[in-house]
Amino acid sequence: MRIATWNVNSIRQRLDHAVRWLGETRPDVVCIQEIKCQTEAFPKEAFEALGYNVTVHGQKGFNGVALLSRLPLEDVTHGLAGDDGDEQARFIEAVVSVKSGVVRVACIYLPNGNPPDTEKYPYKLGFMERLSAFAAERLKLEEPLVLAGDFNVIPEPRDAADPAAWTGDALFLPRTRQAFRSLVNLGFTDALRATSDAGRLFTFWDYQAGAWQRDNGIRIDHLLLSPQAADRLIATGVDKHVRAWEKPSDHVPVWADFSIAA
DNA sequence: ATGTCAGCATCGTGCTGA
Repeated sequence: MRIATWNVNSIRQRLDHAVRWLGETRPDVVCIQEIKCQTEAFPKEAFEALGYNVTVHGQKGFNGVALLSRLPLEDVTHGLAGDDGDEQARFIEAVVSVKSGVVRVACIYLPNGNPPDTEKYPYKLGFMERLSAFAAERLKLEEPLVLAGDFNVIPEPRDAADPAAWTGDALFLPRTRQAFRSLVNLGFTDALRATSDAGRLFTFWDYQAGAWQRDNGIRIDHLLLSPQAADRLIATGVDKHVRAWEKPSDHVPVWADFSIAA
């Protein structure tokens, strides 16, 4: 079973890329972030035609997430618990049934948090706290669980081509990285780091200043695995070639393969 | 430090968010 995550930066602008990429890699479950449209405007049929079940949590203009799965999506929840006043569409949780039991997946678009001296940064930290509370509860189930998405967190200096350039940025502030470590330390495995010692393992390159051409990237799209998922992890990959397609997203797909039979 | 992109309100272009 392959589980992937991709921040597409507008699904309507990226539909051709999404269809092309799905045809190439045939993932079983896909977490999509930044669809930038309302639920009704999501091109659901294009994915259903490729054999996917689809659930969408959209909003007008910004944010928005979707979850695709070849197997039926069960127990779908839109929105992260812990703040009834949170209007931003950034979270979907669902379960798929497999031969060995279930696999639980959460699709996450964590807030960017910049600039840090505004209300945006406490919102980010609050979201991370709510995510940790959610994760701690779900770990008690002792299921294969994958938290996948755009975390907007650069975990360590080696996750940036030029870490000094990110000093003071909400993606790299010590407080941000501490909150990310607290989440991981609940018992999660960072799938990419568990399977690769490669340097320059980036998932995002800014549109500006020739960041892609200079390989001035960062690693902010992650798959965090519960122990039961980590024990079945076989391999991971970053579909970097997608960033070279015409009119690309600034993020590329990241995936993990598991020895779990559908 | 920097050379961008997308959606929106509104119909040419500035604002927001990333």
